[in-house]
Amino acid sequence: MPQAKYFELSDARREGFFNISEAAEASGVSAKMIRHYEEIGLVPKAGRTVAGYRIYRDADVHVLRFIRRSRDLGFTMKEIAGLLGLWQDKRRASADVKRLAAKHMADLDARIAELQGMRRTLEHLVHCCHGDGRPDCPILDDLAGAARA
Amino acid sequence: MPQAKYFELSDARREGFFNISEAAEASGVSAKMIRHYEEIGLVPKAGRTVAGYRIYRDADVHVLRFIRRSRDLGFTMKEIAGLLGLWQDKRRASADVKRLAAKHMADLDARIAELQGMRRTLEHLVHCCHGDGRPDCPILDDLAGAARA
DNA sequence: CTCCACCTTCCCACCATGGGAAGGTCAAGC
DNA sequence: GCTTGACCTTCCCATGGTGGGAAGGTGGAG
Repeated sequence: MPQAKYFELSDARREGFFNISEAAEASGVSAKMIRHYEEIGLVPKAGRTVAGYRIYRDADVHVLRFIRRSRDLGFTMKEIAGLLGLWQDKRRASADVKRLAAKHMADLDARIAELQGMRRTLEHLVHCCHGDGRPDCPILDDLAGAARA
Repeated sequence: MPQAKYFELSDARREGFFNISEAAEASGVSAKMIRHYEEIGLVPKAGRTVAGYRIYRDADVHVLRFIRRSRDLGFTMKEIAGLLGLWQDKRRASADVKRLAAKHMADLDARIAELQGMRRTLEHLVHCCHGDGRPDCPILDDLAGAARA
C-alpha cells in the first residue's frame, strides 16, 4: 500500500490510485472489511489524501483479491496472514503452502463429517415423524431423551 | 424451575434439589451456559438458597438435557426456544416440529454443500502442488487469481 | 477454625462481518 | 460560487454461542 503520499482525490485518481469503494468493487472485499483488515494489520496502512481518504494501487487491490479468494475457500484470517507471507516471500517453499492448505482441508473434512452426522440423525427423525396435527412426535422424544429410556 | 423456595443447600439437597454443578454434570450443559441460558430467558429463573445458590429439580435437568441434545444437532438457540415451546405444549401439532426440523436440515445441507465446494477446490490445488522447496505453487497462483488470467 | 472447592455477579474475549451515528469531503449540476 | 447527495472518515455497538477470569461470598471436610 502507498506509504504517505498525500493528494487530492482527483490528483490521486489521475495517477492511477483508487479510493476505497473502487478498491472494494475491484476486489470483492467490502469497504468495511478493508478498513478492518488494515486495523488488524492484515494489510498495510493505506496512503491517504489530504482529506484523509484512503487510496489504493493495483497491487493493493491484488492483495485484497487474494484475501477475498482465501476467505471464499474458508481460510481463517490467521491462515490468510500466513498465506500472504508465503505469497510475498520469493524464497518460500511450496511445501509450507501445501501443509497449510492440507491442514485447512482436514479441518473442513472434520466439520463436514460433524454436520453430516447431524443431518443423518435429523433425516431419520423427520422421516419417522407423521407431521400431522397429533402431538406425538419422535423428534421431540429424541431430544427429550425418551429414545434412551 | 422452582420459583422462590429458599433453603440452605443441604436442606435443598435433602429435598432432592441439585446445585448448578450437579445440574451441569447431569445435563451435559456447562454451569456457565446454564447461567447464560437463564439470563437470555431460554430457561426460567432457577430457585435459590438463602446464600443465592441456584437449585434445580429433575425436571429442570431434563430441560437442560433437551437443550444439550438440540445443540448437538446444531439447532440455534432461537430454534431451541421454539422446540421447547412445542415440547411443553401438549396441544402441539407434530407438523410444526417436523417443519422446524426440516428447515434446519435444509440449512445443514446448504452448509455442507458449501464446505464440500471449498474442500473440492482445495483437494485439487493440494494435489497439483509439488510440496517441495521450490517457490512455484498452484495454490498461491489460484489465490492470486493467476488461474483466471 | 482452616482451607479448598464450590458459588455468585460482572466484564471481557473470541471470530468475521457487519450497521449506524456524527461529522467531513467531493463533484456534478445549477 | 452554491447546493446537494453520495461518498469518506472514526467510533461504537451488534451478531451467535461459548467461554475465561476477577472479586468476593459459601459450604463442608478435616
